[in-house]
Amino acid sequence: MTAAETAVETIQREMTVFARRARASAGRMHPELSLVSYTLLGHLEESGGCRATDLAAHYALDKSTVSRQVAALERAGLIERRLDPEDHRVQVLHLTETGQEVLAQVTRRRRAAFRERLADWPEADLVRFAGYLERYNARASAGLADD
Amino acid sequence: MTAAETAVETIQREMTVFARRARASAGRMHPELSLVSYTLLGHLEESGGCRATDLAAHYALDKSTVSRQVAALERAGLIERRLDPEDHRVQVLHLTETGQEVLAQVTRRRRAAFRERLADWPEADLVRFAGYLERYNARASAGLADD
DNA sequence: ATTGCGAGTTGTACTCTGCAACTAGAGCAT
DNA sequence: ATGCTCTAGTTGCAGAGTACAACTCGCAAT
Repeated sequence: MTAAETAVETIQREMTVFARRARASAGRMHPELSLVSYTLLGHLEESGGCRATDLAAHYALDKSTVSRQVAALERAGLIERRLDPEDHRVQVLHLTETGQEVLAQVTRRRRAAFRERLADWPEADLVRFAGYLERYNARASAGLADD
Repeated sequence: MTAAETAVETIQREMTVFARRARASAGRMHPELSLVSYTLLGHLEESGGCRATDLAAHYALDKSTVSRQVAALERAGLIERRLDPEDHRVQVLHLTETGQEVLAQVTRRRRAAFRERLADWPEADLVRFAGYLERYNARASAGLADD
C-alpha cells in the first residue's frame, strides 16, 4: 500500500470517528441551537444574507428541510426574510439583531472549546488543516458521492 | 483576528459541516447500513461480541436506542443474540456470517468513495491531512468526554 | 423473602430528513 | 402576447434516530 493509500485509509477512519462522535456531543456543545440551525446562522452571518436555495446547495440539504429550518429560525426571531425586489420568487435571509447576539454567544462557547482543543497546534498547521477541510467539503458539495 | 484564530474558526465550521453531512448522507449512500449500524457492527467485529449495554456506554447512546438498533440488525440477519449462560439478563451480541459479509462489503464501498474523493490530492497533502485528523481526534478523546 | 440493582424492552414524543406534489414568479421562444 | 419551461419555496407525508420514563425479569446481598 502506498503512502497515499494509507493516508486515505486514515482519513476515512478518522472522519468516521469524528462524525460518530460529533453526533454524540452535538447536544452538549450547543444545546440552545441545533447543529443545523447554528450552521445556517453562521452561513448567513458570513455571507451577509443569502437565499434558502443557496443554503440547501451548500450544505447538501433538501430544500424542504431548509425551508422548515428557516421557518423555525424566523419563528424564533433569529432571522428575517426580505423579498428580493428583482425577483419575487426569492427571499433573501438575514440575521436579526437577536440572531446575531445568539449566534455570537454560541460561537464564543464553541470557539472556547475548539481553541482549547487546538491550543498547542502551530499556526501553520492550523491554517493547512483548515484548508484541507474546506477542500474536502467543497469537493463533497460539488455533487460527488457523499458519505 | 490572527491567522490562527481564523483557521480555528474554519476548522470548527468545516468539521461541523462534515459531521452533519456524513450523518445525513450515510443513509443515502449505504441504504442497508446506517452510520450507527455500521459503527455498531464494526464494534462487534473488533470486540468479538459484547453486550448492548457496552455499546450504549461506548457510544453515549441511550440503552433504548441501542435496543432498537440491535433489534433491527437482528431482524436483518446481521447479528445474533446469545444468552449468557452465566447471567440470564445478558445477551451477548455476535456478528452472523451475513453480518460479516455485509460489513466487509460496506467497508470496501466506503473506502472506494473516499479514494475517489481524494484522488486528485497530492500525496504530501493526504499524509498531512491524515496526520491532522488523527491528532485532532486523539486530543478529543483524551480530553473532553466525547465518546 | 425482601430489597435493591442491572440488562433489556416498550410506549411516547420529538427532531431531522428526503421525496413528491404543489404554487407562484421569471424567462424564453414563437 | 401566449405558452412552455425553469427556478424558489412550501407543504403533506413517511421514516429514521433519539431520549426519557415506566416497565419486566433475573441476579445478589441481607
